[in-house]
Amino acid sequence: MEPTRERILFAALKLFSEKGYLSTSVADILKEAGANSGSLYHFFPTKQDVLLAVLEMYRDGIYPMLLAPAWEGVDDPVERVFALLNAYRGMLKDTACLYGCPIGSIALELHEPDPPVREMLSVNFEGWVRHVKGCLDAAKSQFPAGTDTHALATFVLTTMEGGVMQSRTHRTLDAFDASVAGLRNYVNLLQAAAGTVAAPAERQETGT
Amino acid sequence: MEPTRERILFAALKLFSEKGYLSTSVADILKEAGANSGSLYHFFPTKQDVLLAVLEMYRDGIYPMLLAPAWEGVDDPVERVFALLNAYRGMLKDTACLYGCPIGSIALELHEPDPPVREMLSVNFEGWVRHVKGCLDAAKSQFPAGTDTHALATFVLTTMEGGVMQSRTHRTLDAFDASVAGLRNYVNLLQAAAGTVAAPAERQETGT
DNA sequence: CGTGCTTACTTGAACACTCAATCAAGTGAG
DNA sequence: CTCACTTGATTGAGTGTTCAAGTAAGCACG
Repeated sequence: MEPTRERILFAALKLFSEKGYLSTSVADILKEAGANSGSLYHFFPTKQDVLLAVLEMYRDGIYPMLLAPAWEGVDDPVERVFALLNAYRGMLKDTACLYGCPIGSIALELHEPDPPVREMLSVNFEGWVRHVKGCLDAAKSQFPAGTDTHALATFVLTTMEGGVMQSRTHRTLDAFDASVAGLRNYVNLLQAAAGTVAAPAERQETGT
Repeated sequence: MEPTRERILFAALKLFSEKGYLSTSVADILKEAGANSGSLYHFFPTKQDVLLAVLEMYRDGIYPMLLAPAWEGVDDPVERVFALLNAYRGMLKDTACLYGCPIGSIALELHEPDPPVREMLSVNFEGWVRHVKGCLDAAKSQFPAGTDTHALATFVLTTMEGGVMQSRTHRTLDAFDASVAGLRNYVNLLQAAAGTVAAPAERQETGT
């Protein structure tokens, strides 16, 4: 049996992604972990600190737990981006569109400006974007010169999160698939434009 | 002084979008509305029914409260799409990236399959997409023949929701702007391809 | 006009319950 | 003897919801 601290952490990891942070009570975590409240509060000052520790696990686990399996046997950097998106599709599919991206769920669940938690969510998003940007940079020659790969990687995360949100709401993969198809088509057009045109419109000011 | 039922509804509308549904207690609503619990439960059987009524307000208010002001003085259908996105940008900016799209927040907040609520969220998303699709259909000649405008409208919503999520998390408009810039560039490329190519890749199967 | 009755709504205390968090007492290895 | 860790009952604030009692407007009947 694993040590108590880890049992609590994995229990929280599971429950937070299944029921969200607010809807998961400390008692739920204790039951799932087979621990007592005193033990939890021995390791973590508050429930929020459990969440922070879970978010650290996500931050550290993004490569070994998510990217490595998704990228197995996929070498082309652009295909890796879509393999990653496909991994999320698999999660949606396997859970009947119930669970998508836990980070995104928690991000929209917290409305109070909760500095440390928001910071960890930010770090998680940044890590995800950085890895995708890595793929895009590896394929930079396929895109028009001057393409902002960080902005494009951000757009990839946007596509994933926005698609997951709608698919979870409609309980259908349609919205997710339509979003990824849109992104794919965009990438195709960028690649097609790579040789012919100089650079696409960069960051565009959209308003006052 | 407005009738009690409306005061409760507007109070809930405000608090749900500020603090979310779960974090708003019935007592909060009553205080904000200046009403007593008995009055609330006279009009609404449960707290969830208050949420349903609020979501109906959103569904009915999308044109008069959101689209009409955003589209004032904007005639070009494609520009209307980006004017709508710009309206969300304004909301983010005015609230220091605290509040974005209330529907999206509530959608990710509720993890239990809560059929009536999820249905209303679905309806809200569908209404939004339908209006955007209306714009895209009006500009259909600018896009490659056979373009799936519903899928593209879904992708627009994806861009908005995904961008809002990240901007709220990072407390910066950067991610939202990068996402909208990506979408804009995609639309530009579609328009450029309209005359030359037949049709872009349609809905693309991404899974197993 | 006035009296009795119905109905719509308000009042706010009370209810049963859950919540995160605490703490005194205990365990067992080094 | 120490100290990291466990136990689980307990705390008290907060939760959604209920309810008996009360208010006031409207209507019918004489």
